Amino acid sequence: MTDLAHNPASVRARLIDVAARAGVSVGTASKALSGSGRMRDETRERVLGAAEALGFTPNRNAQSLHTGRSWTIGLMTTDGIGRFSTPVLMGVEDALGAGKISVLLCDTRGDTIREQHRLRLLIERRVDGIIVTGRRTDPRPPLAGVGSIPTVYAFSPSTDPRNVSVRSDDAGGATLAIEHLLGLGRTRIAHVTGPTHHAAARDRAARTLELLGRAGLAPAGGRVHYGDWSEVWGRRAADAVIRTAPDTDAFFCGNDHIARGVADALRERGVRVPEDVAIVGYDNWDTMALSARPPLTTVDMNLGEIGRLATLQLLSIIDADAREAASVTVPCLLIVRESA
Amino acid sequence: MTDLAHNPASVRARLIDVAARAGVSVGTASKALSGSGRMRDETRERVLGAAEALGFTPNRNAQSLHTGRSWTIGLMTTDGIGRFSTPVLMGVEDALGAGKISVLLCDTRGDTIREQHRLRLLIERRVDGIIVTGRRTDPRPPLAGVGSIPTVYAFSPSTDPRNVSVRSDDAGGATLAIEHLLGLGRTRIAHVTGPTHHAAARDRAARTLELLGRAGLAPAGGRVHYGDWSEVWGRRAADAVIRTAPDTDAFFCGNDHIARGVADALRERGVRVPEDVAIVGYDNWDTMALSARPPLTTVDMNLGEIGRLATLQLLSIIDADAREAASVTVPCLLIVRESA
DNA sequence: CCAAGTTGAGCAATCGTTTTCTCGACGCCA
DNA sequence: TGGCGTCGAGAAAACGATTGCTCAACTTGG
Repeated sequence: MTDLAHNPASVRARLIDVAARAGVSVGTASKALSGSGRMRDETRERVLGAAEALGFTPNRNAQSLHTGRSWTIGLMTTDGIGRFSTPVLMGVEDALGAGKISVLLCDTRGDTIREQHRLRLLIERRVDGIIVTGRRTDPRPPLAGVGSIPTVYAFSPSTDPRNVSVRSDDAGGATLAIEHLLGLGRTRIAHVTGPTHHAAARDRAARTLELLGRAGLAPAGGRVHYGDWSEVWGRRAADAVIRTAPDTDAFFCGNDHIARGVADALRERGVRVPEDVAIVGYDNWDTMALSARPPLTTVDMNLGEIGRLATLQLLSIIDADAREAASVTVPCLLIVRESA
Repeated sequence: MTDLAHNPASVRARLIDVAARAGVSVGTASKALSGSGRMRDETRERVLGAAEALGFTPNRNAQSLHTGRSWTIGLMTTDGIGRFSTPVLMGVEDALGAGKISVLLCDTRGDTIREQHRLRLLIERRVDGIIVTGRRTDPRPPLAGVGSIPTVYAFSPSTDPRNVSVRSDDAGGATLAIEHLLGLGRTRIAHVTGPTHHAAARDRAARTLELLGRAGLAPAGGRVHYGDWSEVWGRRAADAVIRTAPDTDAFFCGNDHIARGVADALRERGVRVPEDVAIVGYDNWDTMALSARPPLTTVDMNLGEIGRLATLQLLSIIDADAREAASVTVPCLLIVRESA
């Protein structure tokens, strides 16, 4: 208290101060600032001037208390802020743009206890809505206890179909990759990807096999090569495939790590990319895709768009203008560089 | 309103409801829940029970309005959520732990207009404090218009020495690297790093030269090799250095990208790492450091600790228990793997 | 010139908690 | 038995804004 007196900014001007300076009542001041209510232009300008002069910033807490809207949304990320949640988060920020809505960040570290705790905090703050995201495309159980708070799942969809989820189109991504390779005239295509217990790996593999089958082809090496998402696996798998199926002319990889490993292994064996063998990666993760030799042609999941769309859906649910609020799938983009 | 009646959770129980159910006054209910005030145990338990039964969650907006504390801090990141701000952010979350403080995220995209807009939002929400971070160690001008809101700069320090900044110890990081290499008996050490207009590059280079000089040595190649932070540069620089100074026996690289490029170039020339030439990277960025061949010995800036410390400093300033609030420098860690 | 509108601005209730008083009841000791 | 201290609980005033209502002062029209 004592300190505040010395410190002009911490004893922020209140509406009542603005009103006093403008010589009007609080009510009038409020109406002048919000643009509602009728009054003489001269009066309105007097209030605006006073607010300006005092550096008035409305107290959103007070406002929220009265209006019931907090102009805040919660963003729950289930396991850290990582390679996937970051672009989603940026998309969210983008969609919120220059508006008055802010984002409360909650990182649960994949811990359910923590998730519940954070959720409670969000509820106490009376957030207008919640966006849930994670680093896997595998569906996750819905957030327990959100009650009637509008919630949208981004990237990591909810297992409950009644929830609104914004997904990445894994099948579509595989389609882009395979059709690109087929279009290049490649017919002996290997698919090297992550572990089977990842939906992303399974979904992309399924579509890959489907498309190859439809074209009368079988995958190089006779099957999908499941492993982990690492470069090491990419190198190992490439060696194995080339050994067992030397006529392989393309690799579709489950992510850019793997693709880079494949590229390295091929180069070291003297195989030319893309002349002899083409490579398509997945994720379009700059760090990997651009410094690979050659730079990778890869599938971009358009994560920013996922975040953006999730936000728009959420906003429309909040405004009860829920006509548009339904689960959607965001198409991928094929980024063509030098490897295919 | 009409809708709320159907929807139990959206018409959240208020303190007055709890009080009614427990047969006490609001004041008493408040005291019971907060643990303050004296009352019979029986009364307190009755209130607690009622709160439990109604699923009462206090409205923090109302609370904040009255107490003046919002239990919220703002996190301004100046250019996207990236490789550096993410770990810092996680450190912040860590320090906040299971407490009642939440983080409002503001990404300014390096745009001053946007920064001002976000800052205004934070002020309107009456945040208790602000943490500013960015992706460069170069000092940045202080956040304009924070007034008396406690502010701490993390990783990207403020140009104003009166502000509290938590920095990474670039000189210390270089010291760890060089002393490690010297300890390994290496004497012809090259330093390949980023552009001169990055303070990080300059600071580490300066210390490197200083330590080498003190040991009576000159850098391999006769000078510091400034370039960019990329693998491509690492490869090019390694080639050039080996050509002009074939007796080079170690590389200290400005980041792990460069180090990885160096490792690749050396391997392809048949130079053995670490037997013939040792490599130390910087950043300990898993993706790069672990999949390099061999895995990189590298300097870890301990970014999480920077975030954690910044948060603790901020909290102590907020509590006006500012005895500890002063700029600090967080030491780096040397992570020894196989490359040196 | 008077009644009926219109306009501009103030009053006061309200949002959900916290916190300071106030006050009755009870126990204890002289 | 009377006075005093303690204890437990309620009443009510904040906190800072919004908004429906009231009402005085003008306009306007008959």
